[in-house]
Amino acid sequence: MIQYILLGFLNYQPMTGYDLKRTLDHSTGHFWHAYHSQIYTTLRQMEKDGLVASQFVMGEGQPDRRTYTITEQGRVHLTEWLSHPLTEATSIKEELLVRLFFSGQRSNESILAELTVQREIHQQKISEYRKMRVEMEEQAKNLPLPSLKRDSVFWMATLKMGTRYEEAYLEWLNETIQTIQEL
Amino acid sequence: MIQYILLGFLNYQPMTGYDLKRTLDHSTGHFWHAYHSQIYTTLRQMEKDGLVASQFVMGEGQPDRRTYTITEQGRVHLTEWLSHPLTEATSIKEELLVRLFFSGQRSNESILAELTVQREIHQQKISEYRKMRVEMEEQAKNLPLPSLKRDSVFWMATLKMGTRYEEAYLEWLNETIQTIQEL
DNA sequence: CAGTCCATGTAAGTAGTTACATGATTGC
DNA sequence: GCAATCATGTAACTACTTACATGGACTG
Repeated sequence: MIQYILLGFLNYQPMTGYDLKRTLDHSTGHFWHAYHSQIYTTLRQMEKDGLVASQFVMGEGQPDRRTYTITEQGRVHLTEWLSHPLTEATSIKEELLVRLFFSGQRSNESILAELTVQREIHQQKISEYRKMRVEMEEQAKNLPLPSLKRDSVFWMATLKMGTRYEEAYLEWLNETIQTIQEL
Repeated sequence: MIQYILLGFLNYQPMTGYDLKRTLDHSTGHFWHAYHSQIYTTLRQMEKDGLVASQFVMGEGQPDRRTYTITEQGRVHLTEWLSHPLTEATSIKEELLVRLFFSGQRSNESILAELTVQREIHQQKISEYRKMRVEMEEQAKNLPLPSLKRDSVFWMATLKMGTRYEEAYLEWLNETIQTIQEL
């Protein structure tokens, strides 16, 4: 999957592994995450496969940079992938739910403490996403390329899903905390 | 993670790999999934580590079965894990959002077709979970062991999160479908 | 002068997926 | 006779995480 994300971003403009890592953190962080080690190794592999090409620039004063550019083959690969629709639901892996499921022997205090910490974390995420949304709406008004206007609709849509998810999570946490307090 | 799930179930009663696979599919399917290959190999590893013990029974007529039992060390391991609360949010990996994020060059029809299929899938999940909920409430009334009454509260809570998630997803899909139709 | 940011990589390990492999019983 | 269910395993691969490793520039 990370391969398609990297291709997707390189399809907008050439970037280094470092740039890609930052971009990922700031724009797809709410639905996909990757460590820099995976990004660098995947880029190397993609270059071998002819999906991207790199050029190394020795920095004078600044650090050296290896800039990756998408190839024609890379564009085809990305377009091909996008043209085959997903026909399944992505499966969820939620550690907190695993823990809660098997919490029968734990004390209410222990569980409530954990859920309360989680509530803070998810509250934090909601306000992050709200901030991101405002920034994105601001950016959408004065885009460098008007061709990105359509793209920004989809970026916004994914952010909305992130927000909805966090809101649902928070509501559930509140409900569950209350249920346990009443036990 | 799968290791703790297996321990969690074996903490209720001895089971075979096959039983565990089915139990997982039916009760934790909405927040964790595993293939039988992973379950069998993990059980073997756990036996080496002394967390479970197995006994092999040649089936006469029926297939052979290897039944796993949790050890005292296994119980300690599980309890230990549960006692250290999660202090981070589990990161999300949603393939559909990746696809949508990079869909700027796709046609509206193509995207709408994909989202419509997803809507059906998630609608399906919601009705599955509603059915599971009714069954679970039924079971909770006449539990074999009254000691499981407390556990069933937590099982129900995880199912509620599953339902909330699917409902949020569905609402978002409807909103997004509408947005794209208006483009 | 300590911490953060910029910048790139490798190595080793864990987790998860897909494919291969087998074989009996039960129900339609 | 064919499909589904019961039942257990291995092999190969892909994906992801954690740790190790380096070093200059800028900021307070």
